[in-house]
Amino acid sequence: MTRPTPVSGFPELLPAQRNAELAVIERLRTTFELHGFANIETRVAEPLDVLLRKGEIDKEVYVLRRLQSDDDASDSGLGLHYDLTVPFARYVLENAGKLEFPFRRYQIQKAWRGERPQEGRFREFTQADIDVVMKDELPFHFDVEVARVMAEALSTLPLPPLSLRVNSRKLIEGFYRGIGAADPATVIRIIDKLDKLAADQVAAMLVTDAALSDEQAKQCLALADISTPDTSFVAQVRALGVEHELLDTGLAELTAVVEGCAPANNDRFTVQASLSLARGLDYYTGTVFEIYMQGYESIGSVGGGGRYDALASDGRTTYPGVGISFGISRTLVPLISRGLLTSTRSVPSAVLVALADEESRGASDNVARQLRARGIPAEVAASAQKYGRQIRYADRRGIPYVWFAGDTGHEVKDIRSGDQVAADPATWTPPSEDLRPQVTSKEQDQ
RNA sequence: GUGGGUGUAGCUCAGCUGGUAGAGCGCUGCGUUGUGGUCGCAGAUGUCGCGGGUUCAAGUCCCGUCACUCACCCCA
Repeated sequence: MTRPTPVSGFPELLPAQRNAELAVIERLRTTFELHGFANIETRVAEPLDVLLRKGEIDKEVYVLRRLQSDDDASDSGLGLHYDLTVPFARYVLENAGKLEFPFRRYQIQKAWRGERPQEGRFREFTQADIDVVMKDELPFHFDVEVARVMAEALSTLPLPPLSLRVNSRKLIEGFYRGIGAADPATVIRIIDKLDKLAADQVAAMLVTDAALSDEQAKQCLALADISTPDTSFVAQVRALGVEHELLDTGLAELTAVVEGCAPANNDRFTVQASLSLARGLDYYTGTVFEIYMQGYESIGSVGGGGRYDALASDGRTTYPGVGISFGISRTLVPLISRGLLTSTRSVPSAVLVALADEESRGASDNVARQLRARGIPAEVAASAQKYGRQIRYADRRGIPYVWFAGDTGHEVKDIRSGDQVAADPATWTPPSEDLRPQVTSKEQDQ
């Protein structure tokens, strides 16, 4: 059989790289759980009518079909989910009677989209979602909470600096109403194109498509120009002299979110009030989020979300929600493929117990057993090759220590420094940073 | 879906107007006789993506096809 080739859009990692991904997932999980978010996993397949709701037909859904199906034209009516929000909404409705509200959950799973792959854009990818969902009415402070939890989680990741950009649809809609725009939704849709089109093109569209005057269009662009890492955006908006009740609400809410995230600001994470942020999806009703990675703006946002006052509805009860999703594959794979993110070893083993000869395998197994009993990952050499070979075996896998159980006693060698010292398998412990593989993150070359 | 680019050793790639397939890294062995890495020496490895055509002769030219990749679109 000829060597298989990769399938475009279905990234696979080598063990050391996968270890880095797992470390990122672990940090996200830890933070989410510290804040009391419960984990769930939803099935990968959903009925097509669930997936295609809201006219999201352009999502390129992968459909399930049995190979041995009698009628080769028929599918199962099931498709793979293309995000975690739609399955979550369905899950909430299905289990509404068994869930406690407000329901705070996180979900880290794969999703599939049949689109043409590109850098940071895959057909199979992992994302991490947190959402809070409530019955009937969801208090605003959950917007702040969700932002703060994600901000804290992102600020711990060993990645290039991430920024959480935040805006409020209430703020911009109130502003547009305040200047007399008849159709704020259209203005939002056009403003959202600012990152792709030049400002004067957007201004022209505002005049032709949203029926604004040149002066009104200029005001909209002035608003979109405001972007601050703190709450100083309030004064800048006020300086534009527009008055509207909804604008006041939006300003207050956005202030609360930015202040709520401020404690998480560090050299790897910043929150940013970005008044150009709109998000094209029309079901967002208040706070909106997008996440960007510094130096990787070309791959677009690496996460996003917001508030939707009707996440789910069974006709009788409406379930509003607010959430953010972080694209793990989108963020990590570009770094990994550039060699900027991996980990210190390809195996968990911290110690390779050398093997003097086959007769002493029992003795070496015994050393490994004692180490493992104390939580130190250890493996025994596969064969009794020359010690040089056994050390090389460890070196190539990044295993930092080789243990020798000789006639004269036990010795352990740190193969990075070459230091070899007498040691007792019942008590010897490596430094904590050597216990597990460590993520190694390099800066991108300029 | 539309348009461009690229397929040669495990990896990164060179190979001119057609003439017996190369480099670096990696790999294997030896020096070093049971303590690796450095260094030195020696060695192995290819259906030149696949199919067809032109030609005395094709990695090279032509046609087709597949895969990968980039951009548009959209988004995590």
